[in-house]
Amino acid sequence: MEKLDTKTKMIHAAIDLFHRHGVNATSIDQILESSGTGKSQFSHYFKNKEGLVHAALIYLHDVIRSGKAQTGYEINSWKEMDYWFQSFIDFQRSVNFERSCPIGTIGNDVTDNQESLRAAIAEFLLWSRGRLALFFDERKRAGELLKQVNPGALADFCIAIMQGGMLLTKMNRNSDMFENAAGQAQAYIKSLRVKIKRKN
Amino acid sequence: MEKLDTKTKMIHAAIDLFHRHGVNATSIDQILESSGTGKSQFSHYFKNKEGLVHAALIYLHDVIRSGKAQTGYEINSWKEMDYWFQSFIDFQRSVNFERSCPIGTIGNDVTDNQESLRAAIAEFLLWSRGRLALFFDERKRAGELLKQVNPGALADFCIAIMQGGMLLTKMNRNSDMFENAAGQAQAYIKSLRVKIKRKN
DNA sequence: CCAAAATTGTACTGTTCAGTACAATTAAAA
DNA sequence: TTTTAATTGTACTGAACAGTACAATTTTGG
Repeated sequence: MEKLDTKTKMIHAAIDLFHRHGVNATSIDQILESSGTGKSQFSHYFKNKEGLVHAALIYLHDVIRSGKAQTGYEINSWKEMDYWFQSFIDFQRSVNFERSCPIGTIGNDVTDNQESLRAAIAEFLLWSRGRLALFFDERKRAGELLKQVNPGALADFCIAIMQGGMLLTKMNRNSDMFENAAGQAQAYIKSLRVKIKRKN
Repeated sequence: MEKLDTKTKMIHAAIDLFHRHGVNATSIDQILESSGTGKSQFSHYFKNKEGLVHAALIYLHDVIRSGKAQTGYEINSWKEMDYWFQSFIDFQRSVNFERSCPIGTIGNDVTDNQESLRAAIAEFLLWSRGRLALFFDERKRAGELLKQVNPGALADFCIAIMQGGMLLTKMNRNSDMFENAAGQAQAYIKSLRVKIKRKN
């Protein structure tokens, strides 16, 4: 357990509380209390609450991009692709199915006049789409996917299932619907693969 | 434009504001102002804010169940099934891609200790799943779907795509990812259909 | 018509909120 | 050391919040 600076402690607490209760149900005072910091530091490091939300989004994006998160986007095999869905279900199980996607939760709370927040989220979505599309594109170039496959559209498909599945899991307090949906998605992807050899 | 009673006016305003800004970013006073009602009526008709949220969920469920909503669950043909996805995209376009699913938005804002709200949402999800599963089951019994098809799982798959797609649309402020995801889902469903005659 | 019930208007309570003021302290630089 | 900058503690402001009190009014039913 390394010692964190004040700003990082605030961001950690904010991410946790945003994820548990949503952005609008989390007050700055709560974040300060749970991170053991004071209000003057907050004003020093962030312009306002929206500034902290933005910093939290950047931080989340960095954690995921650098591979430190439970769910990774370093997908290099069909096995890892299959595990991609499962890792989200595992993550939700670890928090008793009480939470959805940290970024999706923030995205749902963003309103019309918070364009910088929305843009930060859209940037993350574009990045994750790119990671998945890259994998599908590589497999296609390797001749493992049918010629008519659209890697970008397939990536969007996976992300929609994942976001929707996580929301359904939170609302149902169980992962049944998500698991069914992921199973169907995996079956679809399998059906797009070129069948030559009996290999994993 | 029929004259609405005070309670219904409050529920209408609440649904609109919850949908636009989320539950936690909407105050009772805002609801009262936009519905032209007073606080004493609010206390008279609802126990507290959670009571109004619950009433809004029941109302939404009724509107959808009775077929008065833009998106219907009366699916009786493959054409209507294809249109099911499209109707959500059309709905979001009509609000400038600024909003997600009304019920999903509320569901995202529900916290641990609001079990009655969560249960009301889960009930709606179960109903919508039942509607879709019924259609798939009927088609399967009619010999139009492959024997290995699981109607319930396919219904969950559609709902996950729809919920995730709507959230992505709101976050991206465009429906590109949703349309791609829906296209893939439709292709998958098509691949499960028994091919005998060249018919719609 | 009259009494009981349902509904509404106005004012208020105590709390929590985001954001600010400003002095005190610590750290860094010259 | 000295002085400049960075950081922190405490207290406060005005607004918004959920919820309540209670009297006034309207509607309903006998």
